[in-house]
Amino acid sequence: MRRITGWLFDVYAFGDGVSVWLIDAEGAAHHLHDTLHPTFFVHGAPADLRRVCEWLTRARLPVRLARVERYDVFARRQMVVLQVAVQIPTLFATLVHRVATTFPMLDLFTADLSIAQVYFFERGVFPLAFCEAIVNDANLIVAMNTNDSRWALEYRLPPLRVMVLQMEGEHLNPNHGHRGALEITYEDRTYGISADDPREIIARVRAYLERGDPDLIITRWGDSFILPQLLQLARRYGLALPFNRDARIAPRPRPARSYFSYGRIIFKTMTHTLCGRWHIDLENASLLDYGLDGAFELARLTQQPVQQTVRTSTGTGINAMELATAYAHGYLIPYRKREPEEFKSARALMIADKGGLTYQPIAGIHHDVAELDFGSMYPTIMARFNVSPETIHCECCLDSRAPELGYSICRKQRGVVPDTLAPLIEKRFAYKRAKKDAPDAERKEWYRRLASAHKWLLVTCFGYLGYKNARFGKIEAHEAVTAYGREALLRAKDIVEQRGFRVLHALTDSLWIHKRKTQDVEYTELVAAIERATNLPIELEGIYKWVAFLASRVDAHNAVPHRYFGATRDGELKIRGIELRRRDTPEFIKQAQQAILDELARANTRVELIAALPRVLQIAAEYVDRLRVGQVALRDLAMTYCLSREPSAYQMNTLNAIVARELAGRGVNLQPGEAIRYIITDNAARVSSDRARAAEFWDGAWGYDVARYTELLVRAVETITQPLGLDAPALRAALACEHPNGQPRARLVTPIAPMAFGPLFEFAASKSIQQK
DNA sequence: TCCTCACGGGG
DNA sequence: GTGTACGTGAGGA
Repeated sequence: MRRITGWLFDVYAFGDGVSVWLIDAEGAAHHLHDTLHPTFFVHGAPADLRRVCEWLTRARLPVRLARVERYDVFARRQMVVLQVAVQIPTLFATLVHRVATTFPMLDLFTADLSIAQVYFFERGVFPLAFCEAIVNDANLIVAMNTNDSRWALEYRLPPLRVMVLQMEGEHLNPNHGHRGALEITYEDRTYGISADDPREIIARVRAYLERGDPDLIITRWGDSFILPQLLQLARRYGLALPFNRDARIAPRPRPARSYFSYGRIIFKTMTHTLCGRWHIDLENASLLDYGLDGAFELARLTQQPVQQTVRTSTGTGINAMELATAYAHGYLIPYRKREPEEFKSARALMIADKGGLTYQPIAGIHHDVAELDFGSMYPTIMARFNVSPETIHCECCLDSRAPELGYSICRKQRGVVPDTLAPLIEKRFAYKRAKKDAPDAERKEWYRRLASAHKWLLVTCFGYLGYKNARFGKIEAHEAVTAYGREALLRAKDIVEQRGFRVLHALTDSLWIHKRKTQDVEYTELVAAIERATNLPIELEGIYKWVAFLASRVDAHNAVPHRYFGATRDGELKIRGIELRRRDTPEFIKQAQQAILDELARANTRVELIAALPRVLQIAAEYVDRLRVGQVALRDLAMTYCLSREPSAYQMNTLNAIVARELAGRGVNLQPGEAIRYIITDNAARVSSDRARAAEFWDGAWGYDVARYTELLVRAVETITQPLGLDAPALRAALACEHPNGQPRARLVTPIAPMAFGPLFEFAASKSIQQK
């Protein structure tokens, strides 16, 4: 018997059990084994259940059968079900599938959890949990204990050996034609790998993998290009390439797929996840603004393996947490609903119409404006008013009803969704507090990342509630939440106005208000009064020195609700909806807009804002100059767009379509949902293929269209200066730019700037934590 | 002027 | 392994 303490690193099914990897405090990886009997349940007519039993027994499948009672959350009663305990984890999914297809008349429960999830649930552990394993001489786990908790605010992470694998040069898509030598970085040194003989390349990658033995391989385009290419070469020459630390398992890629989400097509490339090691492809990971530290927190919380966590949405994370809640209660978990896509009913459309409240702001610049926000409004509503798919339309609580709609909501039994959310809201709040009191900047940043990871979980949980195919989704629950939200905002608006404030703008969970000569204590009283009236927490988000609500570009008399920017008293900028916030704005334009806003953030009064205009023009002029002398790098000029359809399906001859067709013509297989990057080379060119060039096939010789980029810059500057009285024609005059119409030909400039590397990844904060 | 196309919010 | 619907702006036809 041995005792091993360390962080739970990886879990997967293998042989007749599961493989479990721990990493200890010295950084050593331990490969252990455990048994697991994942269990699913079957419900149906007694005769059908007997047939399943006979079928399973006759086929001599490795299962233990029992008749048990379990609680069905949706039916809200105990049910007699057949329990099928699968003795060999690798057979679990296959068996479930065979039962489901052979006996379509039966209902399956708790049947589509991953083996890793079941293992975590059964052993009371989670990814990166610090635990203790007692193992026998065959490395079989006899007992597993942990004092670590998913709800622990402070925790240590294992010392990870990291290797970086990428192609030299700009991080352009190799699948779209970018080529560069392979680079491997570990222990602070970078090795270029170029050889004429592919066998030589494989041998060197293999040597580095064996020598470095990394826990974590970070790549760019590793999922879709580097790993598949290397593995294919290795296969062709019959060489072993130990990406998997578990040498018994050959790398098994999962194919690319497209799906419809958020009103558009999303494309996911193929993935290469590893066994006994992690692979994170930065080009195929959603680390948003929380980085690896946030991803580790999400893996711990949602009990999904790290490699899955970074490759899936936070919506999946919330779903996983809801499953964990249901599992812990011993509830039957409904098998994945797979209803085919259907057209929205008229009713569903009406509901959508009544989401959050949206006001039309008073356009222009306002001074001394307070913003009040209901923090995490929708999740808090779900938690506080017990809104969950199985608590809505409750028959035992007819006197407890959601506003407007009158749906009854159970008061006696806590719903799965509120039960999942309550501790999550609590933990996020704790991290926000910790961030405020952090002893140093590094620590503050670590808390910020963790709070941010939580934010994304909470934001998506509401959408999931309205998602037809979600296990814990129901449209009426979704409606009830927005109804509570509207009621709260309206009450808040009344209270604010009663106290003599003018509401300048209101949006779902926020109010922008103003009153002459307000004392700060009035805000404190206001917040308290609103909280009393709504039973929801509201905060003074900040007091703006000035804030601009933008007029519509189509109709200058109308303000639009989602485009505004402003500076608070502590000099912080809040920016929504404008170019700076958009994915498809070139980096160069974003930088210019940011620089101008930073300048304006220093102004405190109307007079100071106007006085800042010459400096704003100066900044704009500098950016125009940089464009003219060709000092802007490819990375800053690239236009990035997601394609919504096949290249040939475009009706309009937009730059997107032109570049998509260019790439397709070069043999690139572009999928709807995939992103393309390009440089505008000559926007006015008669031959459309000359107008823009895919970034992967652009070099200095092509130059870029100065006039076009200048025009984009002028528009972005106008967004900021228009409320101050400087519109595009005035800007063009001031900056000596020609008007885009009536312009003969764009002047082309060849850039001279070298293209440097940006930082690869951020890992500093978690490193420092583990050293403490 | 209409249509096509892509994007954001949330904290 | 997948949150929805709508409003906004840019630009081609």
